[in-house]
Formats: sequence, structure tokens, C-alpha cells
Amino acid sequence: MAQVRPMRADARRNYERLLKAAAAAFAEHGENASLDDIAKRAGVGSGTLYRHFPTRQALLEAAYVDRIEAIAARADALAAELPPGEALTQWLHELCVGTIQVRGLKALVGSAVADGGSAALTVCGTSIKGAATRLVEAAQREGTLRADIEPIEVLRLAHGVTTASELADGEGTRIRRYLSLLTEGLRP
Amino acid sequence: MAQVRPMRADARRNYERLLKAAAAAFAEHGENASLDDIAKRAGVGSGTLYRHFPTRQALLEAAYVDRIEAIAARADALAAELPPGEALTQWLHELCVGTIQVRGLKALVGSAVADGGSAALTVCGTSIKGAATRLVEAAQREGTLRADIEPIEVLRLAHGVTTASELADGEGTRIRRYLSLLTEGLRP
DNA sequence: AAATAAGCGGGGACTGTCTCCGGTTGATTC
DNA sequence: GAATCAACCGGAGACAGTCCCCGCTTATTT
Repeated sequence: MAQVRPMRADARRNYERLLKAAAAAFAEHGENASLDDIAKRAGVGSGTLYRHFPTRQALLEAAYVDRIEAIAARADALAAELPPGEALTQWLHELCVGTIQVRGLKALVGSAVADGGSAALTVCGTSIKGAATRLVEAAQREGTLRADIEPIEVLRLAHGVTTASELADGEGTRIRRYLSLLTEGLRP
Repeated sequence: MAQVRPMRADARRNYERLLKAAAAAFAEHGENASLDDIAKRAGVGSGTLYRHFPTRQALLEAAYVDRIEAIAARADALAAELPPGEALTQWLHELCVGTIQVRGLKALVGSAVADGGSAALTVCGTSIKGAATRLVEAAQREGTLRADIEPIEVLRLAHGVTTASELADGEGTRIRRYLSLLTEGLRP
């Protein structure tokens, strides 16, 4: 199961370089940035890129998984310092803002929530769903969130709020407002 | 301003054929269907396609504007036969279902609402926004919808609901549920 | 230092986009 | 209904992006 042999030093170096170049390129040119160009920027041949990341999707995921995990990790920090209802609200806000700020990240989080990606993305999805579950259940126990709603539904709706807000101006200036509309609908 | 000269018969025929082929191809292969292939299916050269529709976006819009207008037109029919609050709810439901069913239509309605497209799309946007305004204001007058919300915000939120529902299964099975959550948040 | 295999990288096939321009055809005029 | 003329057609081809293949390089092992 585990890698019997660690990655060769040059392979690892190229892998890192590619990840870095990819993050930069995706941020700059959107998620359709030229892959050959990313390879060039990283100083490797395109063959090397395609060996490490067979598809554009794989590269995109690899470049962003840690950001998604970071968002998931925020949930417990917030749970520790705020009452359940507020922690959930605040986390959803950070989730929306975080996904809207980085180009391409929103779609990725979307498919993580929808179980629609690779193994790496599925792991992220599990983290996010776990985080959401803890916050949602706490809020339900507290009585500030209606009982007939599931954590994954909250995630989907947050994704919807992000989309709605994005429609307004491309930035996330309406997130707070639309999110509060949602939480009103989610009260018991 | 007006076309001084009507389109030549063969030009008009090719235009229609292209529209038909495009609708079929987009429905079948998604919005990235090959344009040259669409031209081939329509029995014209690719030059002809690009003359009539300079960009993929233009073709996409031309192929779908009538559907969008049809949705907008439904608003008045519903307003005539239902009380304002119900008419709005029902219309939003039809809007969500309609945009999710046809591949690529959702994004188009989105940019129509966001004023992000061509002249043709802007016209559609005006229709939709007009329809929404009539329904929203009637519901507000009736007192079933909070007063501090604007028609365009309702449209954005409906778009968000569609996205959220789409995340569940790709179909629109959750639309009714998520929409009702939204309308609860929108009560006075 | 030699042996070995993991890894490199760029040439090239392929697909899709979009433009250009010689040839064709529908409209108009007499 | 023939002639004229512009509008229109269409496909060849330049270009850009994707992705694979395979001879060569180099890290690792002994």
C-alpha cells in the first residue's frame, strides 16, 4: 500500500516546482492556463508535467488541496472560541469568502462536496464534511439550527450563496447579506 | 439603425441550420462542443459559422435566447392565476428547473442577470429582471415578502439555489426544498 | 565505480479555433 | 430572362493547446 520506495530527489523537486508554477499560473490566467506553459515556467518538459499530473484536474487539485484542508481546519478553532450557532455562521462566512477569493477554488470545493473528484479531493471532501458535521450538530443541540437539515445540505447551500454573491460583482461583497438570509431560513 | 437590407435567402437558411445544429450539439456534448463539428452537422463551412457567430458565446446565446424569453414570459401568466406570493414562488421554481434541465442554460441566465454578456443577452436580462420586478413588488405589496429585498437579489439567490441543488445530484431534485428554505428566509 | 531503473524532456501527432480569399449564388435592373 | 454586382460560401491552412512516446540522463544502490 505504502510507497515501497520514496520519490527520487529530482522527481520530488520537479513535483514541487510544478505545483508552485501551477498555483501562480492558475491565479494569473484562470483555470484554463496553458499546461505546457506551466511546465515551461517550472523549467521542466511537458512530459514531466503529464507524468506527475495526468489531467488538468489532477494538477488543479494538487495545487489547492492544502487550502481546502486549511478551511476545514478552521472549523475546530472557531468551535473552541464561539458558541455553536455563531461558530457555524462564522465558518460558513470564511468558507464562502475563501472560495471566492482564489480563482478556481470554488469549483473544486464544489466537487469535493459533491464527491465528484479524485482520491485527493475525496479526502478534502471528507475533511470539510466532517468539519461541517461537527458544527451543524453542535448548533442543533444548542437549538439554534433546525433539526431537519443535514450537514451536507448546509455545505451545498453555502456554495449556492457564494455563487449568488459572485453574480453580484465577482467579488464577495454580498456574502454576509445572503448568508444571513440563509441562516434565517435555517432557524428552527 | 434597422437593417437596410434583409438577409439573403441562403444566408438566412444557413443561419437557421446552424442554430439548430448548435442546440443539438450543446445539448449532447455540453457547451464545449466542437464548433467545426457544429458547422459540419449544419452542412456549412466553418467560415460561415464564424461569420454569423464570431464567438462560441454568441452562438450559445443565439441558440438559447428564446428559451430564456419563454421563462420570463411565464411570469405574467402565473401572476394572472395565482396570488402574488405563490406566483413568485412558482415562477422561481420554474426558473430553477428550466435552467438546470438544459445544459449550459444556467450559466447563460447567470450572465444575463449579471449584465455580463452581449446585446442579445442584455435584452434577455431586461426581460427576466422585469418579470422578477413585477412579481417581487406584488408580493411585497401583499406583505408576503420582506420589503428590504430587491428583485435582482431574488434572481441571484435563485441562481444560488439552482447551483446548490445541482451539487446534490446534477438533477434538480432538491430545488423545491432549497427554494422553500430560501423563501422562509425571505419572509417579512 | 559500475549497474540499474526511475525519471527527464522535447519532438511530434492530434484536435479544436479562427481567418483569409477565390469562387459561387441570390438579388436587382433593364 | 440575361447581365451585373455585391453578398455570401467554404475549406485550406496557420496557430495554439493537449498529450504521448521513447532515447537519453542521472540518482541510487552495492
